[in-house]
Amino acid sequence: MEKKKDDYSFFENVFEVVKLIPVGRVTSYGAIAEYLGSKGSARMVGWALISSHIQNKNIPAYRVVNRNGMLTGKQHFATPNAMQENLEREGIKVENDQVVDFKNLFWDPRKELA
DNA sequence: ATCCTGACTTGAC
DNA sequence: GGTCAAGCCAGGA
Repeated sequence: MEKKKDDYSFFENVFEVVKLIPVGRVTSYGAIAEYLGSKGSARMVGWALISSHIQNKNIPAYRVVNRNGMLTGKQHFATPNAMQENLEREGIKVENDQVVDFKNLFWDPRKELA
Protein backbone atom coordinates (compact mmCIF):
# COMPACT_ATOMS: atom_id res chain seq x y z
CA MET A 1 0.00 0.00 0.00
CA GLU A 2 1.03 3.55 -0.20
CA LYS A 3 0.96 6.44 2.22
CA LYS A 4 -1.28 8.27 -0.22
CA LYS A 5 -2.18 11.90 0.05
CA ASP A 6 -3.69 13.07 3.27
CA ASP A 7 -6.98 11.23 3.34
CA TYR A 8 -7.69 7.59 3.85
CA SER A 9 -6.81 5.46 0.91
CA PHE A 10 -9.32 3.64 -1.21
CA PHE A 11 -8.76 0.56 0.88
CA GLU A 12 -9.63 2.19 4.18
CA ASN A 13 -12.79 3.46 2.63
CA VAL A 14 -13.72 -0.01 1.51
CA PHE A 15 -13.07 -1.39 4.97
CA GLU A 16 -15.31 1.21 6.51
CA VAL A 17 -18.20 0.30 4.28
CA VAL A 18 -17.70 -3.41 4.69
CA LYS A 19 -17.66 -3.06 8.44
CA LEU A 20 -20.93 -1.18 8.21
CA ILE A 21 -22.71 -4.09 6.60
CA PRO A 22 -25.47 -5.23 8.96
CA VAL A 23 -25.40 -8.76 10.28
CA GLY A 24 -27.30 -11.20 8.14
CA ARG A 25 -26.91 -9.00 5.12
CA VAL A 26 -24.64 -9.08 2.09
CA THR A 27 -23.53 -6.64 -0.56
CA SER A 28 -21.71 -6.65 -3.85
CA TYR A 29 -18.37 -5.23 -4.90
CA GLY A 30 -19.96 -3.02 -7.48
CA ALA A 31 -22.29 -1.48 -4.90
CA ILE A 32 -19.35 -0.55 -2.70
CA ALA A 33 -17.37 0.73 -5.65
CA GLU A 34 -20.27 2.85 -6.72
CA TYR A 35 -20.72 4.19 -3.21
CA LEU A 36 -17.06 5.13 -3.14
CA GLY A 37 -17.42 6.92 -6.43
CA SER A 38 -15.20 4.47 -8.26
CA LYS A 39 -18.10 2.94 -10.08
CA GLY A 40 -16.94 0.47 -12.65
CA SER A 41 -13.84 -0.42 -10.70
CA ALA A 42 -15.40 -3.13 -8.59
CA ARG A 43 -12.20 -5.09 -8.97
CA MET A 44 -10.45 -2.63 -6.72
CA VAL A 45 -12.93 -3.40 -3.98
CA GLY A 46 -12.01 -7.05 -4.21
CA TRP A 47 -8.37 -6.07 -4.31
CA ALA A 48 -8.82 -4.04 -1.16
CA LEU A 49 -10.52 -6.95 0.52
CA ILE A 50 -7.47 -9.06 -0.17
CA SER A 51 -5.49 -6.55 1.85
CA SER A 52 -8.21 -6.68 4.48
CA HIS A 53 -7.19 -10.19 5.36
CA ILE A 54 -3.87 -8.85 6.59
CA GLN A 55 -5.54 -6.04 8.49
CA ASN A 56 -5.95 -6.38 12.24
CA LYS A 57 -9.44 -5.00 12.02
CA ASN A 58 -12.40 -7.29 11.79
CA ILE A 59 -13.36 -7.05 8.18
CA PRO A 60 -16.41 -9.21 7.44
CA ALA A 61 -15.27 -9.80 3.93
CA TYR A 62 -17.48 -12.86 3.77
CA ARG A 63 -20.45 -10.52 3.63
CA VAL A 64 -19.26 -9.27 0.27
CA VAL A 65 -20.14 -11.33 -2.76
CA ASN A 66 -20.35 -10.65 -6.44
CA ARG A 67 -23.35 -9.18 -8.15
CA ASN A 68 -24.73 -12.64 -8.73
CA GLY A 69 -24.69 -13.47 -5.03
CA MET A 70 -21.99 -16.03 -5.61
CA LEU A 71 -19.16 -16.60 -3.14
CA THR A 72 -16.43 -15.88 -5.63
CA GLY A 73 -13.92 -14.88 -2.98
CA LYS A 74 -14.19 -17.98 -0.84
CA GLN A 75 -10.99 -19.24 -2.41
CA HIS A 76 -9.09 -16.40 -0.81
CA PHE A 77 -10.21 -17.10 2.74
CA ALA A 78 -8.29 -19.16 5.23
CA THR A 79 -10.43 -22.05 4.15
CA PRO A 80 -12.85 -22.11 1.21
CA ASN A 81 -15.56 -23.21 3.58
CA ALA A 82 -15.02 -20.35 6.03
CA MET A 83 -17.01 -17.90 3.97
CA GLN A 84 -20.07 -20.07 3.67
CA GLU A 85 -19.92 -21.13 7.31
CA ASN A 86 -19.67 -17.53 8.47
CA LEU A 87 -22.62 -16.52 6.37
CA GLU A 88 -24.72 -19.41 7.55
CA ARG A 89 -23.82 -18.55 11.12
CA GLU A 90 -25.48 -15.20 10.59
CA GLY A 91 -28.59 -16.81 9.19
CA ILE A 92 -27.72 -16.45 5.55
CA LYS A 93 -28.37 -19.59 3.62
CA VAL A 94 -25.74 -20.52 1.09
CA GLU A 95 -26.32 -23.13 -1.52
CA ASN A 96 -23.90 -24.23 -4.18
CA ASP A 97 -21.59 -21.30 -3.37
CA GLN A 98 -24.48 -18.97 -3.90
CA VAL A 99 -26.47 -16.86 -1.46
CA VAL A 100 -30.08 -17.94 -1.27
CA ASP A 101 -32.56 -15.12 -1.78
CA PHE A 102 -29.67 -12.80 -2.46
CA LYS A 103 -31.78 -9.97 -3.76
CA ASN A 104 -33.68 -9.92 -0.50
CA LEU A 105 -30.53 -9.96 1.63
CA PHE A 106 -28.75 -7.47 -0.57
CA TRP A 107 -27.59 -4.36 1.25
CA ASP A 108 -26.92 -1.38 -0.94
CA PRO A 109 -24.66 1.20 0.79
CA ARG A 110 -25.67 3.88 -1.64
CA LYS A 111 -29.28 3.28 -0.81
CA GLU A 112 -29.23 2.22 2.84
CA LEU A 113 -26.14 4.04 4.00
CA ALA A 114 -26.06 6.88 1.56
C1' DA B 1 8.57 1.95 -17.80
C1' DT B 2 5.78 -2.08 -19.87
C1' DC B 3 2.93 -6.07 -19.40
C1' DC B 4 -0.02 -9.12 -16.83
C1' DT B 5 -3.27 -10.29 -13.52
C1' DG B 6 -7.16 -9.82 -10.46
C1' DA B 7 -12.62 -11.39 -4.43
C1' DC B 8 -16.11 -7.55 -10.80
C1' DT B 9 -19.63 -5.45 -13.98
C1' DT B 10 -21.93 -4.41 -18.04
C1' DG B 11 -22.84 -4.40 -22.81
C1' DA B 12 -22.97 -6.87 -27.16
C1' DC B 13 -23.65 -11.05 -30.08
C1' DG C 1 -31.51 -15.65 -22.47
C1' DG C 2 -26.75 -17.54 -22.06
C1' DT C 3 -21.90 -16.69 -23.55
C1' DC C 4 -17.99 -13.73 -24.96
C1' DA C 5 -15.35 -9.56 -24.83
C1' DA C 6 -14.01 -5.16 -23.11
C1' DG C 7 -13.35 -1.71 -19.30
C1' DC C 8 -11.99 -0.51 -14.89
C1' DC C 9 -7.63 0.77 -11.26
C1' DA C 10 -3.86 -0.81 -8.66
C1' DG C 11 0.03 -3.56 -7.70
C1' DG C 12 3.63 -7.00 -8.68
C1' DA C 13 7.30 -8.99 -11.94
